[in-house]
Amino acid sequence: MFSQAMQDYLKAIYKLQEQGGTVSTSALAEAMGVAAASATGMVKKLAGLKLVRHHPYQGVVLSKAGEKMALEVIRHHRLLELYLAEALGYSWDKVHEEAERLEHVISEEFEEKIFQALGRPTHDPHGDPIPAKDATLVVAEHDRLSDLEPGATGVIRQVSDSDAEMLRYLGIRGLVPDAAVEVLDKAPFNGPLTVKSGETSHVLGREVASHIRVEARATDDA
Amino acid sequence: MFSQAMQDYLKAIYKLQEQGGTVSTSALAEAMGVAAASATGMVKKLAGLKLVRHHPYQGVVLSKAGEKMALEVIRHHRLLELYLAEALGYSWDKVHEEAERLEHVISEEFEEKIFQALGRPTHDPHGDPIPAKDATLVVAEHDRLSDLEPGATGVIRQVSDSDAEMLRYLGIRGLVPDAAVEVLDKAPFNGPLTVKSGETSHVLGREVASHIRVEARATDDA
DNA sequence: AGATTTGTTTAGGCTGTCCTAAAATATCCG
DNA sequence: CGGATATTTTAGGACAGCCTAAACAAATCT
Ligand SMILES: [Mn+2]
Ligand SMILES: [Mn+2]
Ligand SMILES: [Mn+2]
Ligand SMILES: [Mn+2]
Repeated sequence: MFSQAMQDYLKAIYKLQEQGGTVSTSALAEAMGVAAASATGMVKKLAGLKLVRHHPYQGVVLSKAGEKMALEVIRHHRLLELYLAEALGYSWDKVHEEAERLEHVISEEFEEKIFQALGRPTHDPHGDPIPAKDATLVVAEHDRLSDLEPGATGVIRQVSDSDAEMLRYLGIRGLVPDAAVEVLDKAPFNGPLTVKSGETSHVLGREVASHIRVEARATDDA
Repeated sequence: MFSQAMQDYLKAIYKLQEQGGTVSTSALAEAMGVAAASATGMVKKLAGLKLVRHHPYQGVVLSKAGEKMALEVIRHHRLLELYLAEALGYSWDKVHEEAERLEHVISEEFEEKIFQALGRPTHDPHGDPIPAKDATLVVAEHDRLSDLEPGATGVIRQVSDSDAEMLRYLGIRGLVPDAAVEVLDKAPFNGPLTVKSGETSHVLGREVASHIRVEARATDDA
């Protein structure tokens, strides 16, 4: 099988690729928290195994096989996150860390068992889609809450899971996937947004708002 | 923290110690599936960390700290085995392998969550006691089924979890912890035992019977 | 274009865990 | 007891994954 390190690199390449074509070694090194030279080394190894294509000094791209591996790991990760939240009562800001370690060691049987126990879910607690067993992933592009204009309404579909602190902040305020929101105000000069959710309204900085993806309802400015 | 390899060595030393005083490096190597030289190397490292005491050419013993570490890992292992069986519907012959990998990566929070979800259990699916959080272990010595004489009755308390094949064999026949058994016959020359459990009687070889621990009820030969 | 800055790769090392082969020690047995 | 045998340790290496420093290539600026 592939080592934990290799799995993590493939996952990181996948995520960087999502945000823009080929991936530079320095971006990869940054994401993995290692020196650039270490990333180059691993990339060469992965290229030898045909999991990525490496064009020296240009960047890396996952091969079909590499992408499949990456999605397999991501499937484990997201199923685990959901399982930890639903079955074990983890708060959604803690699931990521635990899933990060578990994703590499669970068997296919474990994966299948929790998949069934959860009722064949399609999204993790942060709204990210769970890749199917055949490494198929349905990506839905939603608007950043920070891009909506005052008056716009919609439903939160996804929240970036990169910052536990932020997740806690948003969780307390009920700003979680499936919550309905309405933009009341948007201050100029990159100022904060005032957002109503349920009966309460919240003032959110642009930065935070940009990490929330919303499915906008067509504004009826009748 | 301690590496996975170190944890596995400590656990192996613990189990070998249970069966008889100090542990030889070759026994340890055998248990770990590594060359004798590798075991010596790890023992020296563990000794440097005061987790074991090593008397060259004589053997190893766990220190108090080493025993604590070992029991911590064993607690993880047994809680996981029980959780996999109870919560995820694993068959009892498959839990060991999965727990073997998970035991090293779960957090203390995960441990606590499954401990509570299981209702603070005291024994794993094979009847082995689960060490308490403070690394306390209540060991109960029971008789081997193979040592009982015809007419003896009792309750199965523990089954060796070392052989998945055997667990499947016994599971099918209902010879699991808490099952009541009665020895009907014991053939001479290390021959098989005939054991009644429920309405059925089973013929078990000595080898298998020696892996089943029974709490004998006082025979009333009135 | 040529020079400088920035990003990437190569070279050489370190650590952890494993290996085989050789040396050291303990045990066993006549 | 003393030599043969079995066990254990030491020596020397491999491999994975990381590091820093130096060499190299690409992009950028003048
Ligand atoms: Mn899988
Ligand atoms: Mn997530
Ligand atoms: Mn623990
Ligand atoms: Mn067990």
